Amino acid sequence: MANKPPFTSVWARETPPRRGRDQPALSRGQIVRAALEILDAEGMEALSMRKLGAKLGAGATSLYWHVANKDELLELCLDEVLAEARVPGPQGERSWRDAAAVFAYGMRQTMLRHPWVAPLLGVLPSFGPNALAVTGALTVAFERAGFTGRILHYATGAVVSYTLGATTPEVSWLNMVAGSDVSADEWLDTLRKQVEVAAADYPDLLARHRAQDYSDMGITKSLTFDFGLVALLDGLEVRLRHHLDEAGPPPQSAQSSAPPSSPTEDAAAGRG
Amino acid sequence: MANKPPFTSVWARETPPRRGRDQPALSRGQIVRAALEILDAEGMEALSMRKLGAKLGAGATSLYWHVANKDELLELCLDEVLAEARVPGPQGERSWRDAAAVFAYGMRQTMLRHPWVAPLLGVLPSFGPNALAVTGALTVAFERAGFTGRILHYATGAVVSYTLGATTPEVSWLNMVAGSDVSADEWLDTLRKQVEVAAADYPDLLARHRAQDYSDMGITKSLTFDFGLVALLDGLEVRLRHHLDEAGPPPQSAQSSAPPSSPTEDAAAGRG
DNA sequence: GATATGCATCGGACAGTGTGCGAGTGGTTT
DNA sequence: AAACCACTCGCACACTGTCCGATGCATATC
Repeated sequence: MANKPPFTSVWARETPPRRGRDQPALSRGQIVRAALEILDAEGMEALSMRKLGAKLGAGATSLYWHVANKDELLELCLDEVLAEARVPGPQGERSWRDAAAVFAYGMRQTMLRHPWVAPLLGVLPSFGPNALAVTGALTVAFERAGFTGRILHYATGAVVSYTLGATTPEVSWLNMVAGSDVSADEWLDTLRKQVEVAAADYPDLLARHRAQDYSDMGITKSLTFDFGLVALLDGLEVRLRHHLDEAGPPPQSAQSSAPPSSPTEDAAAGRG
Repeated sequence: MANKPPFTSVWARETPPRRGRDQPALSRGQIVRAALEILDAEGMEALSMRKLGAKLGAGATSLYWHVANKDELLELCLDEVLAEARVPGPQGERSWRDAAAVFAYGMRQTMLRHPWVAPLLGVLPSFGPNALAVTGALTVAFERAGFTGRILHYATGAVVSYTLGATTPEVSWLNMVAGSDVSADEWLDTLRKQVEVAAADYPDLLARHRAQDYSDMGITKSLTFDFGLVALLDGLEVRLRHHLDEAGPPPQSAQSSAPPSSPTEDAAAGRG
């Protein structure tokens, strides 16, 4: 309390507008909203607590009153953005295939619109209300169609997995393009050259790579996504019928002679 | 603000010729190997350049002579660990379904054994020699089976997407358990309670959640993975037959009335 | 009115991080 | 001998997430 360095008058210091008691300057929702703005505008690595605090006209550490840590904040942001993927209307009448398509395309759209969610989805735990609602809608539709018990979760899980796995790399690609300041075409060019070098030892790979049509990446990606989704749904439909008939042995496993180990053996991997 | 112009992947640069004395103290391979040890033993966030340098008895910044930056190092590590997923034997005789299973289970095993790769796969560009070899084997088998042109890439892409999307959350789960110091069961308990709270407003969700059997997570996950994979392969098989017959219109899209937008519209999402 | 209690905010500090820069080292070539 | 080179390293910079203790302010209590 010795000396407040240079003299600053009390009056010179503008006092921040303190609001009433029941309405503190910062709120969790406000913080999340501001964080979303930064994330959408500048991407994941642009979000720092200090920056977020500054955007809200608050100190960086003030945020920690409303949010435990940065990870928790990201969890909140993730679920918040998942609200977009929710479908409001009556979904009871939809076929399970339509429901799956709604889910898959909705998720994909959301991820494309908010590229920063891709690395988070599947890595952060997703138990927020919106996440539950989205997957819940899918599950309800599948259940109504006749999927029950384990099969129900298997089937929905497969759709979720495919959607995630198909969209994540796509989004990463867009992220890179957006992150640099060169056009997508230039990017593609350098990419082709890179593969050319990397695949120099695999002539057949190289040939296929050269033959591939890399133009119109966006459309290609969309078609790829749709193709895989329909294929998966077709496969699920077969299984649904088998399941409804309640007869016949469960269809054989995917492993015949292939895998290096049993599918049930590796439950306990991890690090020491 | 990471990558300005065209983020050249490691694989694009050919290694400069060595001119000096036979072996310098540090080598790229040695660095990658040491990094892998840290990653496998302590996970992703335990890897810092200083720590890695110390492990090699070298200064932190010495590494930057052999490796452009940390991202490039991770790219190298990723591809290095993908060598495990390569199948050495003759793969020409395998059916395409077997090849797909080999790929999917091999990938899954690798990811489970090295949990840190999960967040990287699909986010980092994968053009390393091992990545190319692994997906190449899959592509070759599919091509031999009759998949050609676009369909070939669609089909392999679907398998890759599913494998990635299904395994990533599973690995994340294991990561969390391993990262904390509570047992998997305790974790599961607190998780259930969280869902209980989060899903309080959705009685049917809650009921399903209560009914679900969460024990033996590892086995459940394995069965889920297998189920989805087989379903997807079944769907692909249908498409392969259609494609071989060369007749009939391409099967209809997954979208009937559902999706919020056309599948080809959203190619240019991103940030400004 | 004076005082105590609580929520909310803030500045400073700590232990890290990745990495640019310039100096230094020892062997190879001219 | 001098120049060159591949290579290593210490320092420093800007920046990160987050803990801690001090401060203000609004209300409940005396």
